[in-house]
Parts: sequence; C-alpha cells; structure tokens
Amino acid sequence: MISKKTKYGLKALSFIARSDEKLIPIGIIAKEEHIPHKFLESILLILRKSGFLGSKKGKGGGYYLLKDPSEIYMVDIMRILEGPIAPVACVSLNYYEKCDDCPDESKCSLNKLMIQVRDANLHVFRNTTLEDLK
Amino acid sequence: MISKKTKYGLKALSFIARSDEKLIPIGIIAKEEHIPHKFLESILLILRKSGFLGSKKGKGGGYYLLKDPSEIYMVDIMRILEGPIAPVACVSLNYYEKCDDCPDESKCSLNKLMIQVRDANLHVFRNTTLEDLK
DNA sequence: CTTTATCCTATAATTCCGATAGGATTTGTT
DNA sequence: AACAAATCCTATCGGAATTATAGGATAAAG
Repeated sequence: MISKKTKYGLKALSFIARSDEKLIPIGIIAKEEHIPHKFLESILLILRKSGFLGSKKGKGGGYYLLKDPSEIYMVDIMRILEGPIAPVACVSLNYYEKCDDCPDESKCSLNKLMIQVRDANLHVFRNTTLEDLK
Repeated sequence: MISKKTKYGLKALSFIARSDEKLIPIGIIAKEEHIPHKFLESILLILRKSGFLGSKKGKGGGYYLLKDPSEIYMVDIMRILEGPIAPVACVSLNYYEKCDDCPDESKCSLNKLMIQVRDANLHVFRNTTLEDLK
C-alpha cells in the first residue's frame, strides 16, 4: 500500500498536468483534490526540490511542471515519493540494503520471487507517464 | 516494501516446505533463518489459525504444512500476512475501502494506474506457490 | 515429574506517518 | 509604502503501526 504522501503527490501532479493555467497555487489543488493544505505544501516542496516542479512565489504565484507530462515517468516520481519499487531492500536497484537476516542473498528462498515482484512493478511504472494520468 | 512479519513468515513457510522432518519446531526455524524466536512464534500462530499450518504441542512437537507446497499460493499467504495486494484500498479486491478524499472513484486520475499495479502483483502472486520458493 | 514444545494475551519499545504551527521571504496590486 | 497572497522552511506533535519480548498456561513424550 502506498502512503498518503505518494497518493496526494500523484493526484497533485496529475491535477497540474490537466490544468490550463500556467501557475497553480497549492490552495486550488488542496481544495479540488481534498488534500490537507499544509501537508500538500510539504509534498510539493519535495517535488520541486527533486526537479519535477517549478514554482513562483508571491501573489499570483504557484507551481508548474518543468517537463511535458509525457516525459515524466511514474517510476521516477514513485522513487522520490514512495522510495524503493522493490518489496525488499535487498533487491532494490536504487535503494539497495543488505538484509541483516540473510548471510547469502543468492541462496535466499525469497530472492527470485522478490525480483519478479520488483520487475512487475517496474514494468508498469516505466511504461506510464503523467500524460497517462490525465 | 513488505513488513518483516511477512518476510519472516514466508521464509519460515519455505523452510518448512524444504524440510524432510514431519514436525519442525520454532526454535530450529528461528536459528536457521535468523528470526527472533518470539516474533516468529506469533507469526506461526497466525499462519496456523489461517489454515496454512498444523501443529503438535509438547515434546517432539512442531509445525507442518497442511497442504502440498504446490497447492499453497502466494496470493493467499500475502493477503494474510501483508493484507491488501492493491496499492490503494479503493481498488482492493479483498480489502476494499472507500477513499475519503475521492468523491467518485471512476473519475479518479489514479484509478487506472492503481488497478494496473494491483493486477501486475496479482499475476505474480497467483502464479507462484510455496513449491517455487523451495 | 521433568523437559520440551506450542498456545495465548498483554505490553514494551521503537519507528513511521499524517498533519500542523509559525514565521520568513517573495511578489503583485492598490 | 502598505497590504495581500503566495511559496519557503524548519520544527514538532500525536497517534498508529511495527517489531519485539514477557510471562505464564497448556499439552505431550519419556
């Protein structure tokens, strides 16, 4: 199950992608998508710092996408908002960590299955862009 | 990412499936798979109560599989240990819950993607049995 | 009757998640 | 210049979930 942070972030990005306006303020997204204002604020901050969004301060300001929606891949958003795509860190491509209960990963009985799950999810997230969420 | 409970549970089931003994005590599994004894105890209790394992008390006792490993599907184990397969409850087949931020699910921008993810995972878990984890 | 095992409930310890507070900063408008 | 509206930033809080352990009750074998 994904976190609310991820869910809200995706909904917000999708909302911005759908919008005709050049600059979308937090308040509009929060209201339309039923997301707590302050929570959304912290999420959009992350998305800006990680290069998905640009922003403009002050009156009339707001957020905007830095790339065309068709060039923003789910896999990249998911990794920022949710973290690893893999179900266990020891088969993660971007967030690898050794298991403390596994002396030899190649002999672990779960390894193959975990890789299958990872790859199934990767396949979906690599083949979906923000354009598809419109 | 799956919980340690799920991971430990899967490793334990796999261990029992691999073993030649008729009855496997917790202590053996805990030691071999590097799982905290008491934590594992609580997990095996769940697996017994949900119909995957049988047990025998007292000296010489332990746990055993109630079915052939090839007939024990990952999807059923995962649902007991981890809960929903779906990334959001509003597209879960077995743990459905309405979103509080979504007035109309069919119009939610994430709906299609979430169903894709769910189905990708279901496909893996429905086509893997304990036999495959040996 | 001792040993070894599961059974069961409760609870401690820790971490993570969701959400908010409160002000600083920037920008446009009047 | 003053105000309003917006992002920026850091800190923090409460509660829930996760991980793990405690302590005994019960059962079976030898």
